[in-house]
Amino acid sequence: MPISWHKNVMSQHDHKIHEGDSLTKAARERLTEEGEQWTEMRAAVFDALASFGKPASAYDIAESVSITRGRRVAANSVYRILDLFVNANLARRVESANAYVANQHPGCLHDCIFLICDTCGQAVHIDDDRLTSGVRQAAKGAGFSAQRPVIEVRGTCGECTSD
Amino acid sequence: MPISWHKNVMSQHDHKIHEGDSLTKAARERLTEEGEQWTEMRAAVFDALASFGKPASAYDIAESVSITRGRRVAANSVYRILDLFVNANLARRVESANAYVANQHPGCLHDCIFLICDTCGQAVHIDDDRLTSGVRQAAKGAGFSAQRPVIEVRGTCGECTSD
DNA sequence: GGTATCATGATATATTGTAACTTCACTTAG
DNA sequence: CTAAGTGAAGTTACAATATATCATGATACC
Repeated sequence: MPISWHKNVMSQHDHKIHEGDSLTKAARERLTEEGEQWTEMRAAVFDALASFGKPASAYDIAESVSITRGRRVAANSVYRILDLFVNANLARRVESANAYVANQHPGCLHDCIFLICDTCGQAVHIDDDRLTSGVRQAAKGAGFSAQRPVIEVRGTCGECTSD
Repeated sequence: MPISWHKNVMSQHDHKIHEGDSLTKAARERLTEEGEQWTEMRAAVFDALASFGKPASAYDIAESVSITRGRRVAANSVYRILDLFVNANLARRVESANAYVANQHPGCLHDCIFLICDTCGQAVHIDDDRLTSGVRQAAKGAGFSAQRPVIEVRGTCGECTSD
């Protein structure tokens, strides 16, 4: 069961980063804790999402799942499941890309920061509680009660810069 | 000519905040500096955007302009103009709302932070160079060259909270 | 005035997202 | 065991957002 450890920028805490089966297992546990079922369909969607490697649109997922399951799956169903995942913290929506990524540590709740490469489409997820809490505070200072900070940086990743 | 002054959070510099005719004038100047024309159509789109009062979709603008100009304006024309505006820093795109807002100080280039109320749809724009540069630095630390930070906070504004 | 260039119009189509209702599988009370 | 209830997924339809292409009109510049 592959588990690696990831020390975040501020070292405020460490995370289990799950991969492959371990991630799927963590996701299933998380979802069932919420009182939701872990159906074959949901497993397939999560699998497609987790193995996609970069932010995937609902339609990307629908296509992928259609293939692996051998029959047509409507985008509509995928949306329902993705919404469920986002609410249960199994997945995140990348607003600036109209796409979704699997959350690699479904157990812990975070404001997160995405770096999205406009060249290769890859997204990396970083945690920096100092920054995110700064944003929340700034919002509060403006009389705003922050529910969901969206922090995404469009740019070019190291790989694509060096090419 | 109504001009007010806005001291930002970090007091790193002040902005002219333009309104009404003054804003339109500033926008026109900015666009012509870029070597672009200030046409009636563009003026009408800018006007609609600036007077909308909250983030407006391209289709909202198209409808509004259709009315004021007395004839059907297609969304695609509006998209073209909005793209132009965004590139020239006359407008900003609110990613998490698929919508646009007029930039109240077209003269100066900023990473900006939007607070979007999920209840009333209002968006307020704050500048906090400490935060935005923090985000850029974090991206840089991950080998990323940041082109365009997107920082948006979904939540509830003071008005809607007190109701 | 003629022509090159840019702005807009018109039309079509792609992509993303919701809604309403139906069907299916499973559970549980009777 | 059967019928009613429940939640998941399917089906269909459509709304909202976004882009592409080619035609037409306006403007600028010679």
